[in-house]
Amino acid sequence: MKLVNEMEHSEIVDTIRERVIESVSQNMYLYGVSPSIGRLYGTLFFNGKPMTLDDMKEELKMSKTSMSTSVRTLMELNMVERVWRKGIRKDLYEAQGDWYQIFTDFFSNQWRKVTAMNTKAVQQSLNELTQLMRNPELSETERELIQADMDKYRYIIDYYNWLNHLFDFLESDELFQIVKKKMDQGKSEPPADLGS
Amino acid sequence: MKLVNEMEHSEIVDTIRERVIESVSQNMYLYGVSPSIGRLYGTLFFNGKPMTLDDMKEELKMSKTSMSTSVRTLMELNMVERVWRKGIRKDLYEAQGDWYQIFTDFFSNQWRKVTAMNTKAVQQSLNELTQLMRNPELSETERELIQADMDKYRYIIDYYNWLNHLFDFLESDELFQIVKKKMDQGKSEPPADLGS
DNA sequence: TCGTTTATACAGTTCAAACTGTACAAACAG
DNA sequence: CTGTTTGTACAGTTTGAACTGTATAAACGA
Repeated sequence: MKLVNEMEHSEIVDTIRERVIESVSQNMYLYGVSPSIGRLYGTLFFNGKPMTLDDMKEELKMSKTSMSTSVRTLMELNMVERVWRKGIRKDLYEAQGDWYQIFTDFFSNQWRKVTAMNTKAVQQSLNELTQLMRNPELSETERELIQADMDKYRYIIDYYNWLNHLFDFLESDELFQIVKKKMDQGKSEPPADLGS
Repeated sequence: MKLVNEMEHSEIVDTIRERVIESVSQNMYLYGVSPSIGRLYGTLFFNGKPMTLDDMKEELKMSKTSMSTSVRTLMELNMVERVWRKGIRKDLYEAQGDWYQIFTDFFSNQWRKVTAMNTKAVQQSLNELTQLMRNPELSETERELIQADMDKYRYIIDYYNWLNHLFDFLESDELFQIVKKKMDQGKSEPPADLGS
């Protein structure tokens, strides 16, 4: 009496799939999203076909409002796209399946926003200190104190500048290829042509 | 009557500094830490000298317990180090000042943990489906369904593998140098030797 | 040994994020 | 135009994270 026969095959596949979805979603907090939103992305990713808000609500047993807001969040992160199918009035959503693209977009959207804002604030502060340094009444110890801060501000600006160039590199597809090449080099086999 | 004279110079410097700390801390949520913890890091970074829990408590007007737990969080992220000074009984903490290192460590610590756990879960699922595919009773449509999931699992494993190689690259210092070089190329001036 | 100082464990409180149900607005069918 | 369907704004509730004060453990000095 094999247990496997007592359960529908599709049920087994579903159980396995849910474990993966859970795993993916639990760790999607690195993208700054809640586990529920992660689970929604996983569901969309494995469903293959686009889903309506009602499909999601049904699948995850959650409110339609939650589905609406969650899917918006995912769209802002470029992880989900709205698609159109003729004859269907409801909005349809589909998972963006290219995880390399998602990774890249994340840095472009979130990190660049941060570096831009911070650079601006630090640059502003640097200007103000430069202005202050023109004051001839400053004692030598005061000058040194201000200089220490200015050095730090310059360091921060350099750092954010470096980050932005890293993101350029990441987006350029060049980095993708270099890492791919390094993966192949890591293998012990010579790069024999084994067909696509 | 110049306003600048009505305020101590050090006060002005402090005000400017606080703006920068606020800016840095507000955006440190990308590392998954709360604004308060970010502010603590910023305070330590600009203070230069190591601080005790009581110093921090005084500076940020928060409870000593918060300082204790926050500083632990920062240490786990390799953003703060405990240091020793002879003659001082209290624990001293100092900001890790190398932001490139912090960036790199973040991926090593957080992202690698995630990729390792997920890869394991997905590999397990892949094995189970492989096992299931041996069942001769499966219909053709069932096989196709399972195959679709298996393809996705393989894709995920490839992706995490690629990420890990990217992190290797990042840690190797090689990527750091390449991006540095690209920054210089971006400048319009030829690479004339302008001294250190 | 005892008294003192410092860091943290723990329980309680506060506050913000996540989620739900309802009520409304926009789009469409007739 | 009226009735229907779909998505979202909003208010209320629940849950968990952040923070505090107190109590305790660990380290040290005498």
